[in-house]
Amino acid sequence: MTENSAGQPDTPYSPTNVTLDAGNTLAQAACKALRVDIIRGVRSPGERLRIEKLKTIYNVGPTPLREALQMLAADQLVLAEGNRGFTVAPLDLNEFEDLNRARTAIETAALRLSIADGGTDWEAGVVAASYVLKKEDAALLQANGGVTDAWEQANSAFHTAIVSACGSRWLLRARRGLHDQCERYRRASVYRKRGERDLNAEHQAIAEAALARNVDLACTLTERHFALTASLLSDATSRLEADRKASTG
Amino acid sequence: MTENSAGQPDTPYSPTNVTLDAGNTLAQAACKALRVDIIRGVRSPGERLRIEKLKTIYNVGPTPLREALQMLAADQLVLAEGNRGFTVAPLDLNEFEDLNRARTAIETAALRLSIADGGTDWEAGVVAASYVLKKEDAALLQANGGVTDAWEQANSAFHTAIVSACGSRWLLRARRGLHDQCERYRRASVYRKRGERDLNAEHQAIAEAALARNVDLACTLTERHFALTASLLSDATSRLEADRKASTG
DNA sequence: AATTTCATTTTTCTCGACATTATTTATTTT
DNA sequence: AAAATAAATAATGTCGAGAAAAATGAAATT
Repeated sequence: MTENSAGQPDTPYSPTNVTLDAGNTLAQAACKALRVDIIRGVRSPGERLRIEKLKTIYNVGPTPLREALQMLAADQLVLAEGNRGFTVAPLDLNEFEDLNRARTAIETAALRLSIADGGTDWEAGVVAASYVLKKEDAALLQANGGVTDAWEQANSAFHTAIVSACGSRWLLRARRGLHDQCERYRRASVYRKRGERDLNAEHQAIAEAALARNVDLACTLTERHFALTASLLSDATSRLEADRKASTG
Repeated sequence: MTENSAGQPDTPYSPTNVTLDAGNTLAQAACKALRVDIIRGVRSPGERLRIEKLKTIYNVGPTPLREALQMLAADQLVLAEGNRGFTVAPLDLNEFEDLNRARTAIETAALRLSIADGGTDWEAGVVAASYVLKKEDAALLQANGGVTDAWEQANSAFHTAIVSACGSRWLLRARRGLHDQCERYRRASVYRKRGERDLNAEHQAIAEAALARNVDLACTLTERHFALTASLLSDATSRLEADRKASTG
């Protein structure tokens, strides 16, 4: 298997296989599988998504595939330029600044509402997710650089739990879209200076502030938390850009 | 032409015709046309969107139509239930509370950022949009109930101008999606107690607070502005529900 | 040598017909 | 009347042909 400049395998995962659960179509199933693959980097940023190729990979006909790609294009995970086919939305670190600003704004807005409205069940959810994440944060210190699947899930679950009581599914939806995008950047990058960061401490502090109903502190900590991630990602700029150019073919 | 219980024509507009400008496909063009029609109520909430019917209305084949509908489903303007076809997303006033909460949160978040970052060009944009809206607000007082096309455009342009300097296209995108949804509710409803409301005063106050860089005031006024609209929409609950049931067929 | 023009090739998109599958409606049976 | 079965209807998926657009490459021009 080929490797990139950081010594990480190019495709750590194999394509998600398309399975249609009851009550939805092949197009929706293909969309789901492709979404996961794009977020996890199985389909790498900038990659051309030719129908003929995808047909053989996912065992789905052209019609549901095109529909799936159009849905993903609506979510900005895929780029659909007229008459030029589909490509995985490229990662652009200028764009990321913009993206991170949006996600921070929405996350803190949801956080405010959630802390104001959250009941005991919310508190319990936060405590539980915090507990799971604590272990994954510790495990991440042992890992050699890359973000793992289990950590991503625990991290995502933790932040979701904290904002879950905001009382607006629409807000949570908007938030999810931005988080999916951010996850792509996280997974594509490698934490070079991870030693300088104590993720566990950050997460625990956020959880504590939220449970103490200290709105302003929780928001401030979250903002810093996201900003810190962003600055570490920026460190990986050159590598990302270099890899992109290298894989143009 | 048939009329609903408020004496408004059921379909005040005719279907937008699908025209493909350079650089995009029929599917995208159909999506754009359908989006406009759904937002304006040309295709009414809950309406079944059968491919065969749409083919004759929009003069587009089944393939691009399905793709367009899937895109709109991703934006929650269309409901795609597996193997049961497509329907225009219904209007639900419980849902609207949720929706309005999300839009208020995102709007005020963008507002904060915009007021902090906005330069002279931003100020000029706000002043200009405010001027245009002033006239439309006045014209609305003469109109008998329903929100007009021109007012919607001016209103949308005004609120967009105010948040335009927030520095995040992703945030503006999330915001637009929610505004499109809200516009559907506004247009579907009729302002019954419009006499009790001075829209122009509200808008001018928001503009003034923003230009004076009074962040908290601008946000508070915007929140009230949205909440007031929401409460007036709630008044129209019974009519909306009744019309929906009447048109089931 | 660089650029433009034109024709060729390739890719993408759209259409329509048909097969398959799921859902709804009608009928029969218990 | 309720449940089970069968027919009708509608939605989805597959395929292949053809149209339209973009990319490619060769020849002509500057």
